[in-house]
Amino acid sequence: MEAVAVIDFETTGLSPDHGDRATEIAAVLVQDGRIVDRYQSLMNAGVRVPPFITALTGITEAMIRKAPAAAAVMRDVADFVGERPLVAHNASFDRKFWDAELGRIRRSRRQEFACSMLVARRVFPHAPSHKLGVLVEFASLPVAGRYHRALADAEMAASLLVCMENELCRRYDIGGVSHDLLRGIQSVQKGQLDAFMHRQQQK
DNA sequence: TGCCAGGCCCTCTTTAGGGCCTT
Repeated sequence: MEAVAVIDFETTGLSPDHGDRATEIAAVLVQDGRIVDRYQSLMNAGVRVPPFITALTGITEAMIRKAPAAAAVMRDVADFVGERPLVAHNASFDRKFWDAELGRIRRSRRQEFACSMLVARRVFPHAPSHKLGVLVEFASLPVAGRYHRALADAEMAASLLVCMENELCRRYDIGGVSHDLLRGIQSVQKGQLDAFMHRQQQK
């Protein structure tokens, strides 16, 4: 199975279009059902960290001031990820910041994102919710560290991804799950996963 | 001055509105 990069950002808010910036990034490479490499760094974008964000993440302004410049971190993590397909939990959020922070160093994304939250809605439709922490508990996955820190969240999203791939292989008797199949699953209408997977098996 | 996300999903939908999820 192809290697994918599962990423997670911590940021100062919800929208790069309103001045929010990344404060931390992590990326883990997943291949053959396990994490084979990790990258994590705080990053200094020269912005203030709102108290609410410090309470949520534990990331303080003092920590950010000592961190490497955001541009250097983005160059490093983009090189680390390369052109591997990307995965994130609620990928629309991480995609916005990935594209915005890359744009600041005049680089652009070439690969697609898949979203572990949208896939989880199809694979585990009866989970109490599809927040990362709830899914980790629902699927009895290990808690990798403090929630809302980039590496812990990226590792738990990676564990969730592997868990869902195993579940799909078991449920539908398939040998593996490609990034393209994940993107297909996340676009399937509610209640239509069985029909979609049976069509895939016949191809 | 005060306000400000947004993409996607779901449904009692599509001429719309509300909820989820990320920080």
